[in-house]
Amino acid sequence: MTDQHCSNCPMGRSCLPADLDPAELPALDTVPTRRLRLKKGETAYRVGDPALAIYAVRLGTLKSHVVTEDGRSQIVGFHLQGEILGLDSVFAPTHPSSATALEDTQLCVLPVSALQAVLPRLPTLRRHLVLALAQEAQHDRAMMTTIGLMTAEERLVAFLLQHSERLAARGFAPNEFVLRMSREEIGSYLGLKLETISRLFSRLAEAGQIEVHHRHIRLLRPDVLRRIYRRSRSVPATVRTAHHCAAGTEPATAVLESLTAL
Amino acid sequence: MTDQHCSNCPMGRSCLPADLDPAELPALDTVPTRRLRLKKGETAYRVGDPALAIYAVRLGTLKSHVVTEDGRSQIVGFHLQGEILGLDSVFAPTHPSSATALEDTQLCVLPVSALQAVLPRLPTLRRHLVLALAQEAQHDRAMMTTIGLMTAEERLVAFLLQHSERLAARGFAPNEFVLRMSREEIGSYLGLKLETISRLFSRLAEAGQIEVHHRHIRLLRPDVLRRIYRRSRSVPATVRTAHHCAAGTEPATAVLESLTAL
DNA sequence: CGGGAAGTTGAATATCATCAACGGTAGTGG
DNA sequence: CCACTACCGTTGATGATATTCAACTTCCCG
Repeated sequence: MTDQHCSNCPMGRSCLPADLDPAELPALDTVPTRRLRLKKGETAYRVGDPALAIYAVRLGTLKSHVVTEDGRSQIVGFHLQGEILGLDSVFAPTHPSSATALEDTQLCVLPVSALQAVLPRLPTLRRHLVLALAQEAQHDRAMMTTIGLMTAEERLVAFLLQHSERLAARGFAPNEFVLRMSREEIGSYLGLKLETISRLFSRLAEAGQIEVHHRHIRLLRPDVLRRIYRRSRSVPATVRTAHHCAAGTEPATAVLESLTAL
Repeated sequence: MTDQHCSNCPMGRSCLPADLDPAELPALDTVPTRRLRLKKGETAYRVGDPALAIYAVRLGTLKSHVVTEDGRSQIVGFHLQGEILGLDSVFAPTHPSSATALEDTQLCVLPVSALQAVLPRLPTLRRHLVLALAQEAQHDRAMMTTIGLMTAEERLVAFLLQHSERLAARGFAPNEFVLRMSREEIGSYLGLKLETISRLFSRLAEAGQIEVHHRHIRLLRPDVLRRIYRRSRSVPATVRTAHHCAAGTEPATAVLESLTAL
């Protein structure tokens, strides 16, 4: 829980500053970025906690999840290195979901009060956050149709491809990776049971489309997988990932601009 | 398609101005609100259309829906009188869904260009729109867990209660109403087939919890229904409806404020 | 090295989808 | 205004997909 600054952060540009105008770095450093270290299974916040900060994932992976009154639970999102956490509280006074580390994880805490003070001087940071918000909204919409419209196999394929793309955007190999989450967690995310996920992995492997060793996945026929995915998905991706959207490019959209305009 | 103004609109305060500071009405009237009349089945916009305007439902009901490449389709939202339409394009240059009238419908067109010009002088309108956006994001998140976590019966109960609440917020009877959508459309919205909806209506009626005559629904045991709903839902409602949130009340949230602040 | 969690696989089951037939309603045009 | 028709809705029988229950294996973590 040490106080540090983004410009001397060893993660360098893989995190928040990735999108920023270098000229704004000094201003970014005026935000006191408290570090939060979580061991596997620990939470950054829980449902109902007052939403006082948002978080940047410095290292590690987390899940956002909700629980019903009678104990059913669902994972509503996974958060990888460099992503923003806690934005689902933008429109609410308290966090609508809990955030739990899937492995040992380090977060940078961005207190809302500090953001409020500094965002006017950091247009590219604001842009980055708004983009992240856009992605989250789009993700929820996409998941809604993924769960509502797709078969179990299609859902798992969609999950693998999305995961692959997110890793690729961070510079990792797209066709070979180690999952940070259990079968149960994947199932919870996709509205399926862990046994179903296990069977589907076996089935896809037997069909020669993937290779599975525990949590180590290799996509052998990404083209075939992508065809399955494309047939069944509804909303073509429109919002670019933050990493693809360099500072100063086209405005998110006119509607958004008019809402956030002075 | 006549040009008119909000202050002499016969809908009066049931529509956009409901939340507004009366002092801002004259400024609101500088927005040219073109009228759009749709017959049942006609669309206000389709997937991929450039997002040039948002819409207020003056009269009638619409559905937002998406389609997959291989023809499956899902309804992602219904829009009642007084609600805002087209906000799902906030973060995208084109509409990610189509909007189709379920009955003869009248919309007020709010061109983005006009909004951009007038929003700085209409803080309560901007607030209204941002709240509408918040509700939509919350709705998508809730639907995601509704479809992922709930049984068919729970989903239908959730739908009926939500519908009831939305009608009540508009001053209609909460426990007796006429659905504007078919069984198939309800099913599409809930990730179920029309036969399943039909059977569930019959089953709930036989259990004495509702009364069904075609599309006329009466909730006989709203308390029982609400218990089913509460047990199975994950995210407690936090964002108030626009109608409940009078102008000048507490800020939406600190996070939001910091993002939209100058 | 031991114990517990995670994963796999099989068999039985449940839930919802599909296929099919039929009745009713509302909307259309004569 | 009535009759016709197309769509909507209901219900039953059958079937597919994913769940549940259960036994067993493997892998980590301590």
